[in-house]
Amino acid sequence: MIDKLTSEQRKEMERQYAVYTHGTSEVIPLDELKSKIAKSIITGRPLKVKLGLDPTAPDVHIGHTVVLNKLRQFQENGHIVQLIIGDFTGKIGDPTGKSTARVQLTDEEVKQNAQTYLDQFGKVIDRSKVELFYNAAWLSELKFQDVIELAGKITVARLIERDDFEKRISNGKPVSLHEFFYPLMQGYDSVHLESDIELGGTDQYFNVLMGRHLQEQFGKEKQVVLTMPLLEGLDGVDKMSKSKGNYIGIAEKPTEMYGKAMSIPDELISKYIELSTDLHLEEKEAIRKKLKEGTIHPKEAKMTLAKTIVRMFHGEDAATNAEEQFQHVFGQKQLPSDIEEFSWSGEQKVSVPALVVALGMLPSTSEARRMVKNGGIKIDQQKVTDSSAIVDIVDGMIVQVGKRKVKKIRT
RNA sequence: GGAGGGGUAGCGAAGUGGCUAAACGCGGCGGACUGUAAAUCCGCUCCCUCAGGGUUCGGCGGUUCGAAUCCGUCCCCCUCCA
Repeated sequence: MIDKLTSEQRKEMERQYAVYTHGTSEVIPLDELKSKIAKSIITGRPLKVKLGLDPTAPDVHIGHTVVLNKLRQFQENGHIVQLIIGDFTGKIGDPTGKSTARVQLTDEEVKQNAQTYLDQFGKVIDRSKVELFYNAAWLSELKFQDVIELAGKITVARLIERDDFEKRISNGKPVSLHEFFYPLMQGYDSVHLESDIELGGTDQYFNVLMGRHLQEQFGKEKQVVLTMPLLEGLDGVDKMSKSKGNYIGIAEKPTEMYGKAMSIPDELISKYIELSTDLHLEEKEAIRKKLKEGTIHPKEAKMTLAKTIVRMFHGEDAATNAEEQFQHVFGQKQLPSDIEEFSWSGEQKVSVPALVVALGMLPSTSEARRMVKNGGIKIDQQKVTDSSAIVDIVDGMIVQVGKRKVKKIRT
């Protein structure tokens, strides 16, 4: 295929190849990626680039953008993105491990989640070059016989190679049989859709390779697999995820985003800049170098990162503003200028715990009492020391809980 | 099918009749110090309007003045054998 290219086309192929491979964790196999690109150039048919999605957690965060950025690069060269909503697994439920009581999603909910994905993805990728699929459409059509046949295409030895299975088995933790089918189902999606390329985080390594294997078994052209590095969450320990709460959501408010970005551990600054920003390569490299040499204060680098992230999703002005707010609040320990207001309609005199709960800043008065005891509640910048203190509600009163939560009362 | 081990708070893990709302560690939260970083130190961490009360130790039932701890039964998990 490649040798049929004109030198012009060859150049174009090399150019795309360089773009796609940059920043990946692994590309399997490299040469097939080249021939896929070549084929597309010759035939004029766009490549089908697949990404599978869990139908449950529709809060898109910057961890997702690592993969999304890569998808966009494909789109920019005219290729098509296949987004697959894994609603089939949602339908059969997953009685595994922690997610014991996994909620069964209704069709309506699945659709809504898919819509949320699209809306939020739209900030990074081009929605007009996306095909959306629900895998229950074909998976629920398979007969038991088909499933057995599918299962015959893989050995148990291969399956238990997967590291999390291996780990659980050697730790004496249960692995249910149906879990073996998840990679099969995901792989079958690739067979059905005849995907050319599948993207995923490195944690998807096994699953995406399964797609390749199954396509071959079914006599189809094998997909090329691209895995992207995983972005650790704000805690710097676990991968960024909604369930861990260690994420920066792309729909969050500018000041939230900025603040969250500032709270990541120093060791992660370079990685965040590399994976989650749209800065130019040279710029990224320059910051990394300075950090390493110690010629830039980590805080400075982090501010650049924070500002960039805000800018990508909210624009230049919002980014500048978020930065100012941040310095104002945390640098000079001032109150932010745009405090959320709450119109008070309760009693004129209330106890501090009751007030804080009524404002929705803490879940229970017991919790609030504890917070007072720990010195975490301020009213009009004065630390509250008595947990049963009664305050007079005044228009414009400022209530603070911890370092981050602030509200202003309006009467 | 047989033998054995086990299910304790978000997680890990003590506790084997009252002194146990349940040690300890991790995580989480608040405070101090800072750069909303790390490290360190202090406090909080089942629920509830405080004193105090309420509900907990896989489920249900029982013994007892009193049970996470004893008995019955059911459910679930693990290991080895077949």
